[in-house]
Amino acid sequence: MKPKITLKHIARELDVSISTVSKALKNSEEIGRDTKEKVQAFAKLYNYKPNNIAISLKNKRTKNIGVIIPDIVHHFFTTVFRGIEKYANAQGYNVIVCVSDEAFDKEVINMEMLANGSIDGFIMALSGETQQKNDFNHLKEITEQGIPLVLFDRVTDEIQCDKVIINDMEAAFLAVKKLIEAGRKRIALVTTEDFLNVSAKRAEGYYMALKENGIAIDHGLILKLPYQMQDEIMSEKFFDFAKPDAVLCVNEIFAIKCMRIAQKKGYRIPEDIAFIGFTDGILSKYANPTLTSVDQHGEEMGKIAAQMLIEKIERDDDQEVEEVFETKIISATMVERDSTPKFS
Amino acid sequence: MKPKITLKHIARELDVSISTVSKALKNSEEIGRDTKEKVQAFAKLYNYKPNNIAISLKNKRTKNIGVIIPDIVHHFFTTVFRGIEKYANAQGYNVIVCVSDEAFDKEVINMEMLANGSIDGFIMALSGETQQKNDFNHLKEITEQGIPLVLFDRVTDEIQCDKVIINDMEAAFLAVKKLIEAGRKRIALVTTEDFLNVSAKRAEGYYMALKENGIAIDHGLILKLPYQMQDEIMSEKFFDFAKPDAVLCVNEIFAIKCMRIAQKKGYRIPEDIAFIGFTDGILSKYANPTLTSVDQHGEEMGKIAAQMLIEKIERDDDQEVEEVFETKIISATMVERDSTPKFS
DNA sequence: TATTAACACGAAACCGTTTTCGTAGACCGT
DNA sequence: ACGGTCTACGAAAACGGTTTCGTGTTAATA
Repeated sequence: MKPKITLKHIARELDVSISTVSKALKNSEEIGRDTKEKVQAFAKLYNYKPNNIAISLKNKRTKNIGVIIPDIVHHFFTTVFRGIEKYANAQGYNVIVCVSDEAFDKEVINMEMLANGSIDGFIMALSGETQQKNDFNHLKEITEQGIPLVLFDRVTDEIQCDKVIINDMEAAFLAVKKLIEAGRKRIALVTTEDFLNVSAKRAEGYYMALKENGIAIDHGLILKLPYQMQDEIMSEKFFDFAKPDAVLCVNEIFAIKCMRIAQKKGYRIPEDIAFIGFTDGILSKYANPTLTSVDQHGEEMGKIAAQMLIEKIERDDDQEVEEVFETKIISATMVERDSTPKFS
Repeated sequence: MKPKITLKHIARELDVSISTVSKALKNSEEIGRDTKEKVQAFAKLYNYKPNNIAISLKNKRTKNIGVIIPDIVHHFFTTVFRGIEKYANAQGYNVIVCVSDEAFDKEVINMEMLANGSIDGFIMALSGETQQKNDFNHLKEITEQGIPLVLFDRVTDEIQCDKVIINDMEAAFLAVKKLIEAGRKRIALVTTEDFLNVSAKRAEGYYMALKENGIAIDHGLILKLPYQMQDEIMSEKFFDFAKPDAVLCVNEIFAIKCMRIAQKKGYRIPEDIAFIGFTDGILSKYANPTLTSVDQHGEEMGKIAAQMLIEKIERDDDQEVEEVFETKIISATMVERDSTPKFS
């Protein structure tokens, strides 16, 4: 076993001072040719690499960014994560992930763990419980300490910070509009409970599209499912009573489940019922029939979040310009597949 | 903005020494009641939290573990990751993830970035390219430096370290055996190219089951697809020529794709063709028909990997017992669904 | 020859902790 | 009054770097 070598070791071995070694390795003008070469050769030979921790302590910069997401076994979040990781890595940053499990307490604990020097900034999507409780003190603390924060997807107006979201409302609006234009009359909405910010926005788009086309809102056509939905019966009844000819679902899983139920009941897709889901994930692509869905461009979202964060981190060092926060909006796009009739 | 407070600040403010503050906060016997109370009250008031980086430097322990996986938008890997993260977090560790993207160079670079003090140990699954090149010098370096390493799923015999895998061969063997017992004669195997360790093992189990049941191996029944398979044509032809009555696929996606093709060709599932996939992920559950598949128990795997790693990390501190490495084998189990006939 | 500038390097502070060791003062006993 | 023992605290080193500043040596200049 050969443990890591330090500046001190090199200095002792070569009979020079630590400062000289440090400077020689950074090719400082201050050091003579011979000494530099000697030191550099020695360092290469013993594969010297500076200790990240020591450097972090000195510069007060860790080159780590903290990512807190509600769930990791989740297509959208991992897609965003990939965007973050790619960009961050390219800029020399590492990513520390914590999973809040949709729980407020875990979110708080994780943030506190990381906020004590482990990271230079946060990227996060709020947990369901946090949105429900509407308690954002932990975020407030972070920003007050001057730690940069970027919120994505699951955001809140209560906190002043950079954000990146998609135009959920507009995307839902357009999806429903397409269905209306295709002649569908009884368009259902399958959504989660209201406290999830994004679901609310999507519902809003749904309402708007109906309204704009003079269709009355029929609450019998709206199904709210618990987030961890296993409730087959509820959905089955819904189909029997509502008899929709099109369904907009706020996520993939709901869409797939509903398609199964519709198929079981003998409806043809998309002739009798059309389906559109949100989140263009792996399920949409491989479903049978393949599912038309709204692509949230997760990777792009992650990349932009990382970009905004790193820019803020690196600007913080320089000077103290007064804070200005941005909210970037990514345009969702609809991926047409076989669960809808061909739109014009 | 109120920046982080340090021991030095408290010491200056309360007119005591830094050492006194440090000890007082740890409730040391050495410090008098009054002083302790004074210091603790002040610390609470200003929400003092020790700086992780400084502590890491001092103890030479970061309480971070590095996880390197080939892909993050991948059901199995994220499932393992969840297991790792849960256990690690419970033990006070944070997780730094790097994605190798199946590329050798990225794997090496990521390891080197993290190995310089950022983490106390690694958990990883080898990238495809690494397995192909059979070059494990980066792993060797790590272990020689005394950094604990746990390999999972995609492992190699070349490196002496802890490992956790599933009994791929046996699982494939049992799956094929079930198919044989159900009367299937022409059992196909759809796999990746050989260099992926796990695929090779699964193929081996397939061979063994055939052999044991006196069925000759028909290479016309074996289809090897490139890892990022988009090659519909290849698979279509395969079905026409091979005319299998059962198919074992080494992953979910292959299975779903093959099911689609079979359905398109008018086969009934499972009456005409049965399908079994590996990786019991979200696709298996929501496919149509639902897919019988081999559950690799990713979360359990991650938990065990984290357990082994942390144990090694914390034992390393204590004494220098001679190294002993374990390979834990997790039993895969088959989840029966609708793509296979009912097994007895 | 004396002055000075350039060169090449070392000492030391610093980042924020922890921890060992030393010691001033109070108190005890004789 | 003196030696000894606690008690309660501070000084300083250490972790592994970076960086500022000082300085001895040499060579160039007046």
